[in-house]
Amino acid sequence: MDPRVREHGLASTETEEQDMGTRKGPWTIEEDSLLAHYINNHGEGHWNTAARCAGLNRTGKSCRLRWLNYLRPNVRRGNITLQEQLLILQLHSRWGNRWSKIAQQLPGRTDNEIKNYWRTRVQKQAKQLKCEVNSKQFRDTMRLTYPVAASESGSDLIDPNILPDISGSCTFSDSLDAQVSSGSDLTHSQDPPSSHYMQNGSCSYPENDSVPWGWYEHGVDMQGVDEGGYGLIGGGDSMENFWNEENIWFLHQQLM
DNA sequence: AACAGGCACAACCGCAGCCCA
DNA sequence: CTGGGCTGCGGTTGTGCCTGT
Repeated sequence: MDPRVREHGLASTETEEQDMGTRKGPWTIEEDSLLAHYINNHGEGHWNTAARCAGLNRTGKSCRLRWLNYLRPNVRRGNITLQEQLLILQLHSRWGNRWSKIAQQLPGRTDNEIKNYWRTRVQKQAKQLKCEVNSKQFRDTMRLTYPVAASESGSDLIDPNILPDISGSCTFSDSLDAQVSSGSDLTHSQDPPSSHYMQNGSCSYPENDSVPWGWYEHGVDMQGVDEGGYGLIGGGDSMENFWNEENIWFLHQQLM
């Protein structure tokens, strides 16, 4: 038996909880607190044990997901930056739906978030382009887009060995740069946590502004990028700005 | 103001691989 | 070797919010 189980024993109410069935659905403050406290004391892993010993009537899988996607320190939430968007496109073109692998290249981002982003934004734009995400047309569009990121966003963040081949040169970055709307400073902003209980201000979970993540570590001046008109891409309309109709039309022309 | 539709995101489900007794 | 438990991953679903009518 895991010594931690012995150490903590079972929650006094476990039998009752088991009778009631495992809890599902949104997490409460109390549950988050219990899980965070347990992991802070015992470390990650042993999720089933954690669920039991923390007094949570949840499955280990549920605990793991909650920790990795929400409670874990340094999790960045909301406002995927343009650089991140382009990196995701790059990595997806190489690895496909290997979300966890892609997430490893985006410090603080979770596979779940990237997966959701891809499904809600990228696939939507592929639809607007009237092509499949995996089609040659869409991939070509992405290839045309990549040099912008490589030249503008500090490509040293990305291991060259993992990048897809970028065939030929592309000179439309200026045009694209000009078309992408400038504006919102999202680089440093964070959406407030969306869970209902987080909105009452009573929770002290990481707000993540202190995340020492890669863009800064690599000396990329994200603020400057924004101010330079690169644009992002705020809140829900981030991709709408980047992938606005003009851009889509423009990319279409590049492919014709 | 009420309703409907779309969107974004959190969370669950099923499966595969790994580990260990 | 093998069977069971655990973990991680990708796909899918449920739900709340937002926007347009």
